[in-house]
Amino acid sequence: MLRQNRLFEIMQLMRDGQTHRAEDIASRMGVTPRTVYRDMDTLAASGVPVSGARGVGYRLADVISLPPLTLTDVEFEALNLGLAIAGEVADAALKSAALSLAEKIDAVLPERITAEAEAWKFAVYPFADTARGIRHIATLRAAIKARQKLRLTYTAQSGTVTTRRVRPLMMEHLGRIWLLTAWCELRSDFRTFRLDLIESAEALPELFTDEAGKSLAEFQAQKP
Amino acid sequence: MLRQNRLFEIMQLMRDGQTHRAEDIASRMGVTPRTVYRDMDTLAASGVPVSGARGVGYRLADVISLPPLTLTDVEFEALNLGLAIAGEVADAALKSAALSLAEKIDAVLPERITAEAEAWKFAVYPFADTARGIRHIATLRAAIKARQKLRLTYTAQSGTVTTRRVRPLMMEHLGRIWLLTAWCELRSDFRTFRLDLIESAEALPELFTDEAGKSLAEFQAQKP
DNA sequence: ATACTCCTGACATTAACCTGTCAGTTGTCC
DNA sequence: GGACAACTGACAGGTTAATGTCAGGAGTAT
Repeated sequence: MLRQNRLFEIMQLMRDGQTHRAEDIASRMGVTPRTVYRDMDTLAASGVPVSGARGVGYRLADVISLPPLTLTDVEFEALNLGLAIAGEVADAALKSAALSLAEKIDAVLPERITAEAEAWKFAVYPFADTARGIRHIATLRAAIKARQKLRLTYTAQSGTVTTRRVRPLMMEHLGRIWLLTAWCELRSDFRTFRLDLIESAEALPELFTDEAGKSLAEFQAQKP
Repeated sequence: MLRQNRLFEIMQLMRDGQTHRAEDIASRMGVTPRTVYRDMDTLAASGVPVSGARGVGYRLADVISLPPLTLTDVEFEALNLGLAIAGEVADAALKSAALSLAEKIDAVLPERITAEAEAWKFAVYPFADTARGIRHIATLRAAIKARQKLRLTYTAQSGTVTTRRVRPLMMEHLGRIWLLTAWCELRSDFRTFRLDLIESAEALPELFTDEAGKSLAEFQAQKP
């Protein structure tokens, strides 16, 4: 077994977030624990957040590995711009992730390129206070991810204000308008809400699972 | 010399955009041309845009190399979010760069992770049509980069509309307001313009170089 | 057509990397 | 304190990767 392959397989094995003993990994990979210790050193040296506690075992934070990438100047600019924007407008978790990733990239680049990236930290786009629809994004994002029901206060274009309990399924854009697709319990049907017309979005304690007639797959199957 | 180091040095050597013969690179690196051919194969296989023409030599498009990176899930999310936003709001060059970089990343990731990244293409933030100050960003960005003078039509908060010829130096944000710092020829001094109050921004054919009293470094030196 | 330079395959040799073994140390958990 | 398991260094031997050499071919520019 090639070492590179083994390092990758060790990472896949440990993605479950559980603790793994070097002994068990070793027998799985057909090597000795000493080799596993070396592999862990190598993974850690290359930035993989793997940690080992004596008497306990090894644990790996959730990670995604990107192999070497080659970017054109303008791709690099897009990358820095995108991270700067995310660092400005996203919820707290995404903000700090964008910052930490930017730092990670800075750390691996030569000085000259880092200086160029630095310039973009002062030239990002004005979004946070002028984009009417974004104030609920963090809540919506979290609810979609967690499959958590929401209570929405929604102002239809006629001016009617309603309150809805929904299963949030997906966010998307249509041209320049941004939409939340959800299963709406008031209407017992799929509904698509414009984010700029949502007055409030409150996460409820109830979670949902896919249910006949109410899932995203079914919504998408009925589209023309 | 370690091969990895040599590959990196070959890329640095070729960053000048000139054509290089394998023979010259070889003697510089202390190897044979056959090894340089192999190195070029390896660089190309890893995505470096290097091309060789028989009878001519090798040439390299401008690139920035990122070594292997390890990202947490949420960093990966921030990356995809940032690229999706940049792909939505930036000028044509940055848009296509964001897209091509996203594709590059997709290409190197296992299927499962790619599917997660795909979901974000439908869940990005609404900025383009609601952010008052951004419509000139592309022009401003290009002018700063190219050191090109601009003609601005500016509405002061009093309502007075003026036309200015400026040397654009820097964009930045102050709290939630976005600003362009420039040397203004109407006032013969540095001025800072709010982007949301710029009516129009037109690039002029004149370029500028740093001139005593008018450069960004001097503006920053006079700040308290 | 000629000069030039990239291009590729094959093989023997060289260089670099990796592994298992062994011994000893250290920290966590109960 | 004892069981457990990570941790580290050193060395001999094994494995993999890389290189130079040689031969032959192909495309560009003049």
